This record gives sequence, structure tokens and C-alpha cells, in this order.
Amino acid sequence: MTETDRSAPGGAGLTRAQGAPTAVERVVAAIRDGVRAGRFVPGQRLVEADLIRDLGVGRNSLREALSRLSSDGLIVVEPHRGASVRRLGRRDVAEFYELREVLEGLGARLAAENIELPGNRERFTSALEAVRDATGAAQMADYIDENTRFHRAIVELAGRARLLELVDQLQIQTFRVQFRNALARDRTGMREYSAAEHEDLAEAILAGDAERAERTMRQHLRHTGGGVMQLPDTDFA
Amino acid sequence: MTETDRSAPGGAGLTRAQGAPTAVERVVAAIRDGVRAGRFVPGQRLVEADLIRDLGVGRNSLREALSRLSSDGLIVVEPHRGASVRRLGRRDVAEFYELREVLEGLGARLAAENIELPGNRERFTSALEAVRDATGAAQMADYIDENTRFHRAIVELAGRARLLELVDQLQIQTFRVQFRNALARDRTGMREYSAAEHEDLAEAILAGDAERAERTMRQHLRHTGGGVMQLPDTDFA
DNA sequence: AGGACGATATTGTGGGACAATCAAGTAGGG
DNA sequence: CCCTACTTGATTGTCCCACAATATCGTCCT
Repeated sequence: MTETDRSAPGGAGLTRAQGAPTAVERVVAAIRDGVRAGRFVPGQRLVEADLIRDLGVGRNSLREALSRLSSDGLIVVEPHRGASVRRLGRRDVAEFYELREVLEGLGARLAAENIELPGNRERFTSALEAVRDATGAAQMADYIDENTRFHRAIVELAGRARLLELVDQLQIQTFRVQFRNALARDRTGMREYSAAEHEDLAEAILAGDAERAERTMRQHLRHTGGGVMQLPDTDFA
Repeated sequence: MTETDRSAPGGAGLTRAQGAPTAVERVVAAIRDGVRAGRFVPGQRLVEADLIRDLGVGRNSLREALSRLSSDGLIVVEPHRGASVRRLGRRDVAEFYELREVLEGLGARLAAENIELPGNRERFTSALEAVRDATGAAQMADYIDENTRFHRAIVELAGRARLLELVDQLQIQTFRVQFRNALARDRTGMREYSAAEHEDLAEAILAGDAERAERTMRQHLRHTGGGVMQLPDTDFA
């Protein structure tokens, strides 16, 4: 029936091998992307029966998918009340940026240390140019998206599987909040500020200066998080 | 049939509310404790049918439990091959300690900042005295256990839910390796060294010196991790 | 109007069935 | 005798159904 579409390179489980990206992961991807894109709004209930009908999967597969999403912190499952898209309060967002600071700070440090490894410099400059181009993109959303990719690329260079997994989870969360208000207040001034910090960061990494890379990354995320925290209450839970 | 025993304060899901510690969590706790205690050895296959029979649950519940454990990184699930207890290589263990360093470093910093909050000082001194007593315990395993509790207590003081969750996961992993060889080589010298670092750490936290608390914690974990990494290959995968 | 009760909706759990896939053992060819 | 291909068995992936447990909400009685 349902064609096994083997796309969805999202960033599934990491302790999981990849042989056939079948079934349950389709649901995980669908809901995750739906939340990211805002089709599922925070607090919205995710009724099993509806999802089964819409996604065309069995209840087992659906429930397992919900379980995984719950582990990732994207949804909340309350006993006998079912799943709902997680609401992010100020406290949550602040904690996420705090964690990103230490984790991506470590990632930047390691990336700088590993910059001489074969292929790494090429991969990094490629990601850097992509985010440079996106600075002038028409849609703020596109910039945020490319920005996320840039940060992720750095952690990839670090070469730590579990670290990458953790950062992925946190990025999705902060991505959500950033995205929510991206369309409304599109302040290109913020982009340029962010872009300038990216250049500093890139310089440090390309120079192999681990210490400076970490410091710059942490500062950058502190600034970004601070900006997000200044948003009005309506953008949170 | 099976009485719902509401013990198991292990540290289940954190985005999950607690109303009735029912069913699936029983399986999670059983397997998690089994792995921790060494009843399930790394690499051992976890066949669904066997677990269903031994634990007396349905396949649905069991599979959901395995899914959660996989998310926590305690087991590995390969498509069409089933679940098995995760094998920890040197690389894995090194990464775990690296992550603990930044995460618990942050935890110690926040704990120092929050030491004046009502009840915190009491809770901390209580945990400190417990680990002091355990330094002279008969069994090395008991010391390791109390040591883990001490570290966890610090992160609890930090007051960050997600951070505590991440640290819990990592502690279980490093706990496994430490525990494996605890019985064989019981070097009390290591305990005393570790205990001395704990005193430094406690002093910093009680003094509210966030900077020093973080530095001391990181140094302590670096030492501990270094010690574990010197173990022979037989203690890893 | 307020509270107790009951109907409805949804989830938690167990069990069964079948296809897909993997692992191993066996038979056939060189 | 060794290597390859096929058959067989074991195990998992997925779906379906049924029933119990629980929450949610509307109704009725006082």
C-alpha cells in the first residue's frame, strides 16, 4: 500500500542502524516536520485515531512514534490523556539555549581541533558560504533554516555522535520559537549581527584556534538566546 | 495479576507526568536495572518472546519499552535483528565523560549560584555526608553508587529539568563501565583521591563560588574519566 | 446554582495473524 | 573438498481486534 519512501534524512535515532528507513520513522518524520513547520501548534492534542487515519499506519507504529518523539521532548505524553505538542515556556527556552551554549561550545572547540582532518575544511567552508548567501535571502525563515544547518555542520566536524544527537534535539526546540515569529518581525538587522558573529566563529575554526572557537560560539549563542528571550509572551506558551 | 508496585524511582521519562507508574515503565525499569547490575551483559540479545515470558507483559508494552531504552542509548535496536545491550567502546566512554564534563560542569556552576535557595544547603550537605561515609564502605560498588548519587544531587540543585535528564542518561552509561570492574580491582586509593576532590568541590559550592565549582567539577570528571580509560580492553566492548 | 452521577471518548494493555527479513543449515556444482 | 545457491527456521515489523482503565464532559437531582 504505502510506498516506502526512503527520504527523511532528518536526524532520526542515532543508536539505530539504517537499513530500511521504514514505517514508524515515517510517522516520526511527519509529526516532527509538522511541528517544525507550525502545522501542529503547541498544546495541540495529538489524538491517536486521527493520526492513524491521516497517516495511514497502525496503532502500534503510531504509538511507538509518539513514544520516541516524547523522548526527544518534542511532544508530551500524559497518562490516559494522550499526546500533545509540547508548550515551550520562557524557562524551557532559556534552558535550551543554556545547554546549547555548553554543548555547541564543545562542538566548536572540537571542530577547530579537527579542521585539518581530510575533507573537514571543505565541508565547513561549504556550509559557511551557504549561510553567507542566506543572509540576504528574501524570507527570514530561509535564513533561520540555513543558520541551523550551519551550526549543525560545526558539530558534525566535532565527530562526536552523541553530541550531535543532543544538539539536534535542542536545535529543533529553539528553531520552533525562532520560527514562530520569523514571519511577523523580520528584522534584517539581527541577521547582519548574527552573520558578523558567524564570521568571527568561522575565522577561529579555520585557524584551528579551539579556545577562541568555543568562546565565540558561546558568546554567539548567548546573544541569540538573549534576543529570543526578549520576545513578547505571546511567542511562548 | 501483577501488583502495580510503585517503587522504581530510577529516573524515568522527564517529559512524562507521573500519575500511575504502570506497566511499560516496569519493563523499562527491569531492563535498565538489569543492565546496571550486570545481569544483562553488553552485546546480549534481548529477544522479545523471552522478555514477554519472563516479565509477563504484552508485546506492545515490551516493544515500547525497548524503544524508550533505545532512545536513552542503553540498548541498540537494529532493524529486523532486534535489541541488544549496547556495547561500550573506548570511544563511547570517552565521549560520555567529555559530555559529563561540560554538563555537570554547568550543573556545579548553577548549584553554587543556587546554594542560598531555601533547603538547598541542607540537601547538599546531606548528600555530601552520605558520600563521605561511603568512602570507607566495604564494597567498592557501594561507593560508586553513592558517588553517583552525590553527582546527581549537585545537578538537582541546579534546578534544570532537561539538564538533569541528560546527566542521568550519561551517568548510567559511565556507571556501567565503572561497575564492571569494581569487584575485581578495588583500589581504595582511588576512592580517597576522588573523595579529596569531592571536598574541594563541596567547598566551592557551599561558598557559592560558581566559577571554582565548575572548574573543580570538570577537573574531577577529567580525572575520573582518565582513570576509567586506563582500564584494559577487556572492560570495554 | 452546585454537586453527584453516568455516558462518551481516549488511552493502556494484551493477544493474534501475516509479511518481511535475517541466520543458518543443506544440497548441488565446480 | 570447497564454494555457491536454496531451503528452512527464527525473529522482527506491522496491522488488527478486544477489553479494561481512566479522563472528560454533559445531565440530573437536590
